[in-house]
Amino acid sequence: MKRARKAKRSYGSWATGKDVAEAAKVSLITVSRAFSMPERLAPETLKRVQKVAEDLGYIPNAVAGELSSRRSKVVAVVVPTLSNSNFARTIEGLVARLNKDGYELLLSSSAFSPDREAEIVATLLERRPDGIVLIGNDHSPKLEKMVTAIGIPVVELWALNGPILDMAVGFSDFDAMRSMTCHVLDQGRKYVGYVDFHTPGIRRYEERRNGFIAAVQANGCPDQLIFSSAAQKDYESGRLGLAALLEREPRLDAIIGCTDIHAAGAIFECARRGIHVPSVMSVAGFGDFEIAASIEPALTTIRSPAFEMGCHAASMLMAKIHGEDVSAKPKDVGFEIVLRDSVAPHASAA
Amino acid sequence: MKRARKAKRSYGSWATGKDVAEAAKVSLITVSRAFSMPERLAPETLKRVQKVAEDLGYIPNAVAGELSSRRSKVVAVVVPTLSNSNFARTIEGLVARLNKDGYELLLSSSAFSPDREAEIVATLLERRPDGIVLIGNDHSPKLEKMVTAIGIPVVELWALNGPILDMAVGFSDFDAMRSMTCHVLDQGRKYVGYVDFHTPGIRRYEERRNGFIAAVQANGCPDQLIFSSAAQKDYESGRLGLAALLEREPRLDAIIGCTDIHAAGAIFECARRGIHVPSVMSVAGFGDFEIAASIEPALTTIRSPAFEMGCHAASMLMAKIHGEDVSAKPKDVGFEIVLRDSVAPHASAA
DNA sequence: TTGTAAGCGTTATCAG
DNA sequence: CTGATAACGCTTACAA
Repeated sequence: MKRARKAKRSYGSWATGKDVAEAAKVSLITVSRAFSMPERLAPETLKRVQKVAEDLGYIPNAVAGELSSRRSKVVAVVVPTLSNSNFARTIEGLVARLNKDGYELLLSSSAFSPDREAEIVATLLERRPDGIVLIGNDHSPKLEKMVTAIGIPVVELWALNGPILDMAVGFSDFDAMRSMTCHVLDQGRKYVGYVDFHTPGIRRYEERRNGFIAAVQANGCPDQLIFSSAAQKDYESGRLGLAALLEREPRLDAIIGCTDIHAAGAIFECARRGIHVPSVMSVAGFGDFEIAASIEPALTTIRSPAFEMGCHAASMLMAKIHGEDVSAKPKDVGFEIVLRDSVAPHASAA
Repeated sequence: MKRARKAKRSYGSWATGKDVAEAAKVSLITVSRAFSMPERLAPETLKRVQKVAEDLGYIPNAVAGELSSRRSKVVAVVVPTLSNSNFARTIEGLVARLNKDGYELLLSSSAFSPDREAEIVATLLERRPDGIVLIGNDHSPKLEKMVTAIGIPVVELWALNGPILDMAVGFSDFDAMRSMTCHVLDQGRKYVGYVDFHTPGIRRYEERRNGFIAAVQANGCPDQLIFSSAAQKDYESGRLGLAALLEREPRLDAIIGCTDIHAAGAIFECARRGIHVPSVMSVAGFGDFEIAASIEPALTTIRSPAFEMGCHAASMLMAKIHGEDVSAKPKDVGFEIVLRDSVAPHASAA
């Protein structure tokens, strides 16, 4: 068990392909092939190289490989935040699918700032990723110019409507929220409030709000019962929303959150005030976060396949990277209304 | 605005430093310096190079830079899951601090499997990260051998007790849970249950459980009221825990979750059963997740500085990478009991 | 302040 | 099936 290592100025000491080649009495390229196309080596040669590599603790240097082959097997991902279990699930889907093909994930978060997002992408591009994954389609012009000029494959997630840079996977936030609102109205609710997202101007949240507005307008209900707070804490936002809307319209009999977290906050506030959910106040959410199934009462919400979205995105990237034709049409993964206990007819109507 | 680009077989078309050098009538190394040590160029030269680089849309190739300099400015991170807001926060702390120094983050998740973790690290090492961040200190021997052989800086997070590979940041889960349990007992609770984590054998959860046991034993209370379910859904686990423990010990008057999510699940189940919290049943959590402050009643819990842990980890890595001496002693970031409404004396005692 | 030359550790290409 | 050689695009080391 000899160790042939070089001491360099950097941390660590790595055996190189050359070290392995010498010890195994083959050429450098044979070592390379032992790792990239083992089936094309004579079984004995392969075995010998593998043995030597193992003994030397050889770990191929992918950096050199990238430079030489111009394929990095890395995908860059920028999310607005990691503290959103939907994005977290989506990233796990991405990782799972990408790892299967030997791809890795370079991650950063933008705190919902398009400018920061563009900066981050610019930096990540220095590492020559084979593809890029972004959330939503609210990007700075700088970013759009950059990625289109370079022609790198890009997938936008949670973004079906609006302009697409390259590829997209998502569902219609508008349709989903309109459906949900209609469901609430169908239960006989008349004064339906809406708790909006804290950061204005994000298309998918505007879609949701517009879906809500479209539904209440079509039913001749008031369309002004919309609350939004600058508080970044979503539960808190839900609590405040319920309080504020109730003050504005005492007859409020339902409230819809732009996410489950906002809805859960509203339920908590109802519990504190002794307002019964769902008979007096119906509450609906969006996202089917883990809490939705467990909160008391269980939350009626919209489910969208977050994990699968990540998988899809990865597949589309893989396809495009491998030169396949990928449909320019955004992939609609759909949504589903999950009926639970937080939305119901009025107690009197029951 | 000329564009000197090369069309290669790969996606995209990138200008190289050589392109810039020629267009700016300087040598290649001057272009390199314009980006790495701009202050050491004549202002005019610098300006000229920058202008040309801008015009050509030049984005330096960090891959080539890494190979040449043997510094990747990349840190590899492996987490058990991203769907834990504490880890998510920690990663955000990491990203924030690392980005400040121009470092990027290569991320993967292990699904709580030490073997998978080792595999992932092996793969990530091919990209020659300058450092590694792991969660906890439950690793496979293979992983330990690998990183110690290579001598790469490693930080373990959420891990204060137990063997340390290199550096560690955390707090004492044992002390924290013992303190919390004592607090509950101090309120006059006698039959205190505990909802354990779904994956057995993870040291920090064992520490927590042992802290709980130590406290109840010291108080002469039953130490067998521990529930654990294989359900990966933590809220659900909390619900089931309350139900099961109540069946086992009808006098159960308090329940502690190994995380806030488990505790919240227990609160939801109490709500469903009409058991008043906190007067009849006191509930405590661990982690101060976002829900803790908002749930009704607000949850008494342990707060640990998750974001700061990420920052600390990054700082330690930076220090070690830059050759500074880093204390071998794990960094204790401490914890704090957050008193809210879910723990109180019995109604009769109040 | 700027430049020249020599790698870094792989893979692509072309030969045998 | 195996090999020699030339990139890949940058940085280090040493000169001028």
